[in-house]
Amino acid sequence: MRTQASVMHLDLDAFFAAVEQRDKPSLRGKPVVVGGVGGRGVVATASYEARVHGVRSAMSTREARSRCPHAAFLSGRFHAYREASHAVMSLLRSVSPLVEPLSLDEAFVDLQRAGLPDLEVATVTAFAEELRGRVTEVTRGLTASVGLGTSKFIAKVASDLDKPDGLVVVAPGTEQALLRPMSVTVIPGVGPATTERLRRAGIHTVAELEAVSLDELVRLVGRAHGTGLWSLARAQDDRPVVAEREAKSVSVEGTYDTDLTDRRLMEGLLTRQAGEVAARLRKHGMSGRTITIKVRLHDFTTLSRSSTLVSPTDSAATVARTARALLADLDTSGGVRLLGVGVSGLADWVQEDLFGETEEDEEELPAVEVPHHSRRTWSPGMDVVHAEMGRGWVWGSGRGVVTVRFETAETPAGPVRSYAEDDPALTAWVPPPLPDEQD
DNA sequence: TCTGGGGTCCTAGGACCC
DNA sequence: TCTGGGGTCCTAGGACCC
Repeated sequence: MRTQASVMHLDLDAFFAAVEQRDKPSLRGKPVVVGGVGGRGVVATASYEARVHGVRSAMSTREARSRCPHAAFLSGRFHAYREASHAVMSLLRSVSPLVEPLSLDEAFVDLQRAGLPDLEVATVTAFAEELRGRVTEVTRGLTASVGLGTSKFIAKVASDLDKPDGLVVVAPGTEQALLRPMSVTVIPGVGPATTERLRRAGIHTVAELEAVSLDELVRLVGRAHGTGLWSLARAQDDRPVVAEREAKSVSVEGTYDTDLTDRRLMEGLLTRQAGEVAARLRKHGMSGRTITIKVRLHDFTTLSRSSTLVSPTDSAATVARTARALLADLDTSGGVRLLGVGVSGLADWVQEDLFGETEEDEEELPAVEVPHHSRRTWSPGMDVVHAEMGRGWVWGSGRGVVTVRFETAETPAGPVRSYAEDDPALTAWVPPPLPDEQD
């Protein structure tokens, strides 16, 4: 355990909403809600003006609208958030090499590596106060709440104590006195399910948790969680600040405003998502062996199915084909509200394709040359179309020709037909935009 | 028409191997 | 014709975080 308050936690206040208010002066001082604006959207961030009306993160947008009808409801501009986040993280990294981002708006900073003359409370307090000012400068007006303590846990608790735009330093030695009267929910990892289990055992506060034996805690919540809780209840936390963490999975999912029932549509959407996952893998030079689909049914029950390949892939066609095969085993007759595709078991290399079956091969299906009429662009693996044989998806495009593969449950590798891209027999089915495309 | 999206970690059971 | 244990990998589900 550290004996000095050398761990800092920094949290940008109402981050998404604050960026919107910064960039659009007419929103300043007004309630702003950023999140999903569709029928099944939820609130990502509410400005403090909206919180006054009871709007909270993770609340359905529908409920937020009824609580605060006059708020501005925005779907979010993630490039602007990323830019502001990058400015803050760069600033933090200029101050200490040990910066651990938790999300776009939060990070831990290890002040043991910040080159301060000492780590006394007065010194780190003055340092953090100055840093908060610089965060506001580099973000052109955003504010941050900062906590300092002898561990990650204490620093995080501290940053929550004086929001927004606050600074709290928990003096070494005072941690347990601070925590004991607090609810067990201040402990990271204690969510609704654990809170309920503890409540049934008569445990509500950290002091009450501290009185429970390790064996009893393990019995209540399991081995890993129990031992973690036992330590945190005593303010024992020696988790280091870790700068670089390797990604372990990449995924894309979407919730649709109305439940899906058409399997061909679901396959088209999975294919499109697989394309996005593969593109992100390639962008980072990664590939993965395990492909997982996620399906949320109309009644919110959530299923997953996964399949592990013999070697890692970053191929859109391979991910898509595997995802569609996994969907085939599921009964979706009641309707599907969410579909997702993920790849895990990541490696930073790609297996040479030993069998010569590459994505390029699949995309270079025979196509008929016709005069070019550039009406729109068709994306292989992304666009779902209707044509005379029913619904299919675009397998290849170029030179004014669109190749469509018609697959059915009975014939997974169904017939392929080529059309001029402005052929009236061909009509696009355009899936709803994904959140990040709504910028 | 309650309940997002992108992640991490843990658990438990079965297969398989030594 | 009885009975192992440990380790690793894989799958499915769940809790949690921001």
